[in-house]
Amino acid sequence: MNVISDIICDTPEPHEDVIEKVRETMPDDDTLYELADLFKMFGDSTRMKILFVLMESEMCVCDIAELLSISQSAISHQLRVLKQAKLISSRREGKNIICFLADDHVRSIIDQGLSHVLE
Amino acid sequence: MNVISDIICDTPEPHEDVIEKVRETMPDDDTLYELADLFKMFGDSTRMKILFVLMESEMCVCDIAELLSISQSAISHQLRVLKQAKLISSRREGKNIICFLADDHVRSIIDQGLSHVLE
DNA sequence: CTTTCATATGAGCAATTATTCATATGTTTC
DNA sequence: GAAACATATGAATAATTGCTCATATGAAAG
Repeated sequence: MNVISDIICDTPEPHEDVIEKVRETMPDDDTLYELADLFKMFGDSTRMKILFVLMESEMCVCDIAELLSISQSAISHQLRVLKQAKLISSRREGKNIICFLADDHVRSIIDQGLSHVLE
Repeated sequence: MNVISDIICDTPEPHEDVIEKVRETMPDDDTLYELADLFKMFGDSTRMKILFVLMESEMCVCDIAELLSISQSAISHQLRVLKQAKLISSRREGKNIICFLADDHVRSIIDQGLSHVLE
């Protein structure tokens, strides 16, 4: 006996209960979009590199750019995106803007991803 | 005393040690791209919905499409992407193709993301 | 207050991507 | 084998996105 549901196709038996269960446990649409938007932040290698750097140490913008060999402008644009997502934050220190992780979930999310990729 | 490094900008003191530490702990480029590609899978709401459904129960393609009110073609295209990423797998059962999660990391990654979004 | 340094920002462009539409493939049923 | 059904796929399109280049902002140093 399988657990396949029958909504529109001719599977042996209908399983409205499974459908109902799925419908109930699905987060609402807003949450789903928020969730996808969050993961979008990790879905670009430049942002991923920035986050890896900041996982080790807070750092000013130009040092991040230099360390990663990516243009200052590109870094700045991505930092803005990451700030909007509230994953990083910054403070001024003299002429420099120091960036740092604003959320501990960043570490655990990346770690989960890493353990998938590295196995 | 701060931990800010000095690569190209005029911060009080050079911190080559921090730079070195970051350079050492950064995964190689291939891993970084793989990691970003993995998270890209979670960065689209359609794929996120599909994964949520499959976290509850395996299900055939047309039921997923019906349940999510997304066209069969769109679902099929995204299923292909998810299969290529080895996040889901499928088997034939009569006329239907049954899809199911192929990786337990999916759950833990999404859970980490959810706990960020829901707080 | 002018210059310099660090960062931000906007426009423009190229690349990527998610969807739709039409159609192909493959399985079952009659 | 023909018809019906479930799924896959390719081309075309629209939207999103990440980068570059030029320039603006804003703090600091002289």
